[in-house]
Amino acid sequence: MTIQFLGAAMGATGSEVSPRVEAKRQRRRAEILEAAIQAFREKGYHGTTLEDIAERLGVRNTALYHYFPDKEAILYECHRESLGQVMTLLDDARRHSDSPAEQLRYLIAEHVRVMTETLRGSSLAFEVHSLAPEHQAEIIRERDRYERGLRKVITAGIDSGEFRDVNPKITVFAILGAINWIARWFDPDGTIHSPELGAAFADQLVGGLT
Amino acid sequence: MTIQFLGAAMGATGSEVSPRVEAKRQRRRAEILEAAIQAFREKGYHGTTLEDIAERLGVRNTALYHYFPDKEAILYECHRESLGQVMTLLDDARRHSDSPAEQLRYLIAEHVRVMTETLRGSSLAFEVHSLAPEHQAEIIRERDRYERGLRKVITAGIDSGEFRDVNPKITVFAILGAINWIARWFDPDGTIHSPELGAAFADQLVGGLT
DNA sequence: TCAAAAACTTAATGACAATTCAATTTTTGG
DNA sequence: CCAAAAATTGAATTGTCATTAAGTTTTTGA
Repeated sequence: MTIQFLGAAMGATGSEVSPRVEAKRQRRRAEILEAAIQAFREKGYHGTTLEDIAERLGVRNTALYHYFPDKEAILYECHRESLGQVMTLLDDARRHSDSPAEQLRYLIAEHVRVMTETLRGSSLAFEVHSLAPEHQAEIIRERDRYERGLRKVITAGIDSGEFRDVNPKITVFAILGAINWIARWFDPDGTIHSPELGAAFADQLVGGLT
Repeated sequence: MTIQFLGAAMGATGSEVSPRVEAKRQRRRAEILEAAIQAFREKGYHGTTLEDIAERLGVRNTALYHYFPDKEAILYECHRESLGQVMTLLDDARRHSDSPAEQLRYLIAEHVRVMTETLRGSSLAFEVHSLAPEHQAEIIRERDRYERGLRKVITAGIDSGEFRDVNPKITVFAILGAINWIARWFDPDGTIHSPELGAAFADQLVGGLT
């Protein structure tokens, strides 16, 4: 009766279950994560009950234990999901242009898109301290990697003369603050939409560096 | 035995207790709020126990009930405190300069100062949904008033030609996001300090509007 | 079609944390 | 110094979840 949470291992050994079944399981896991992200976004991690998440899916809270060992594991996966999404942007940005200013504009606009279109990015705005110590360390390490990537773009821009001599650390905090805050006010049914928002943020936040 | 929470009413009838005693009580209330703000900032509202708050003050959690009727009341007062602090900035800014750009720079720098020097401002970054419905409505109404005040400065700047034709709503969200995010990363013992941070934010966020 | 696997359910369990209550200690002001 | 008020405490209460256990229903694939 022990459930193995193959999905969590990502590199699933997969020899035990048919790919069809495994794929279905993964889809369901994704649905749970999406419901969880929405709930966490609205009420915070501690303020959200498993009931809240299950309700959005039309099941009982205990059903979730078939997919995740506990509540913290759900939060952990939300963070991994978000980090995975934005982390790829760093490489994309390098391919997108050679100009640091253009790279930064791209990164901001795409990060905003990830935050709004798929709510996938919003976990970055969640409280990290709710994670178990080991998970917390891992997520913080990854998040730092992302922040370092952004700072590198800023530094490159300063070196190339595209940006004035700003403090990269502070600059990145301002950018991430503006973006992460989106999770607090954005309404998918509202009048503001991703492309407009991304462009506006890029204009303001990058424009202020020249 | 019923405790009256005179402090909460602010317009205390005060005829029952000596001013000396009342003043002491207010000081203690302030201490509790400060401890609570720090705890909430680190663990979030639901993630913080009354024990956490009491511990910082060297008392038992039940002692807090002498000053606040319940946990939610503490959060409520934190929000009121923060809003009170930043709300006065709107008037200060008008007195400070006639130029919208200068007003906005002032507002950003001062808001940053309030966030970092006294942690008083950080409650604005707390989750509003944890408040009781009536309190939530009041706080949101006040917060909206602050946001409107900021938008008015942006609009004035556009009209005066100091700013380009940006979307005031988005612009204010970016500014408040950057500032509120400070609560998540700022370390009072770190290398970044208020004046530098305030100036850097003002440069980047206002500079991007011209 | 049918047995095994998977998905989900209902009914406990147990912990924790907010709150209440009934003292006890400390402070205040005459 | 002393009685009343204020501050605090320890013990008891309670409700809310997360989690576990033990079925039941649904899906899968041969």
